[in-house]
Amino acid sequence: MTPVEMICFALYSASHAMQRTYAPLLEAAGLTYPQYLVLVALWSEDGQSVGQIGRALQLESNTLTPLLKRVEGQGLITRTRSLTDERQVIVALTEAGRAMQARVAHLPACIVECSGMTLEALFGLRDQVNALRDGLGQLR
Amino acid sequence: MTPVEMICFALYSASHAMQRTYAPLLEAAGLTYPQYLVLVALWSEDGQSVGQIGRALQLESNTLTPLLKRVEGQGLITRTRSLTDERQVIVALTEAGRAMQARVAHLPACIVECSGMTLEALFGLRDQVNALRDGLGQLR
DNA sequence: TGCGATTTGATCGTGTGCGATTTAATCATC
DNA sequence: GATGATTAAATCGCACACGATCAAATCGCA
Repeated sequence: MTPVEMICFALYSASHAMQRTYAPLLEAAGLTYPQYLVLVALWSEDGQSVGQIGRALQLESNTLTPLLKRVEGQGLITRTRSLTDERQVIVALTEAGRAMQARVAHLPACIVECSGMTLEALFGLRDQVNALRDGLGQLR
Repeated sequence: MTPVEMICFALYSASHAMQRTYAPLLEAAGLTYPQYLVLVALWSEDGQSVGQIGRALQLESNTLTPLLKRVEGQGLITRTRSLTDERQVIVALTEAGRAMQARVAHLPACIVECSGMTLEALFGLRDQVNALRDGLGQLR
C-alpha cells in the first residue's frame, strides 16, 4: 500500500495542489485561499454570522475568528455584534469587499484550464467528492 | 456561486472531513494524519531520504523536517545522514515503527465503511482526483 | 421571576503547510 | 585541484485547522 493508492492521500494531495494553484493568483489581491473561500461565501450571501460561515465552510470559530480579523484588517469586511442576539457576530462585506469579487472573477476559469479536464468532468467529480465528504461527515 | 458549487471547495472540505475521520482513530496510536502518511510511505519503502518522502507526499523539507523530528521523538523512525551523500538525511523505520503498521492496519477499512461508498466507486474517484492533481501540478 | 442548560464566539496551545532564506555538501567546468 | 553553480536539508515567519476551554448572552422551564 503506497500513499498514491489511498483515497485519503488523493484528496490530501489534490487539495494542496489546488491551494498551490490558487495561491499565486490570489497573492495579487492580497488574499489567502481560506480568506478567498470566506469571501465567496459572503458574495453568495452577505451579512452571515460567524457560525453560518463556519457551517458553510466546515470550520470552527477558533479558525474563523483570527482569519476574519485579518480580512477585516484589510478593510474587506466588518464584524459587528448582532442587535437581536448579542452572542452572534455578523460579518458583512464592505464596498472594497464587494469590489474584490470582480477582481478574482477570472480565477475559476483559470483553474479549469489548469486542470486539463472538461467542465462536465469537473462537475461530476465535484459531486462525487461532495458525496464522499457528506458520507464521512455523517457520523459526527 | 456558492462555495459548494466549486470543485476547489469540494476538495478542501472533503480533505478536512477525511482528516477529521482519521484523527480519532490515529489518536490511540499517538499519530497525526500527516505523520501517518509518512509512515505509510516508509512501510512501502523503508530508508527513504527526506527529499524522496517529500516527492511522494508533495511536501517540502520545511514541513517535513519538524514533522519527522516529532516522529523520531516517538521512537518510530531514525534520521541519519547518508554516508554516500552527506547532504541527504535517510529516514528509516525502527522496530516500533514497523510494529505500528499492524496497529493501524484496520483504518482503511474503517474509512471505506464510513464513506458509505463501494470500493469500486472509491477507487474510481481516487483515480480521477489523482488525475486532477497531476493536471494542476503540471504547470509547476 | 429566577436559575441551570445551551448556544455563540473568543482564546490558547499544538501541529502542519509553505514562501523565503541559509548552510553545507556535491557537481561541473575548467 | 580550484571554484562557481547546483542540490539537500534546515531555519524562520506567517497563516491556517482543531481540540480544549472560557465568558457572555440567550433559552427553557418551574
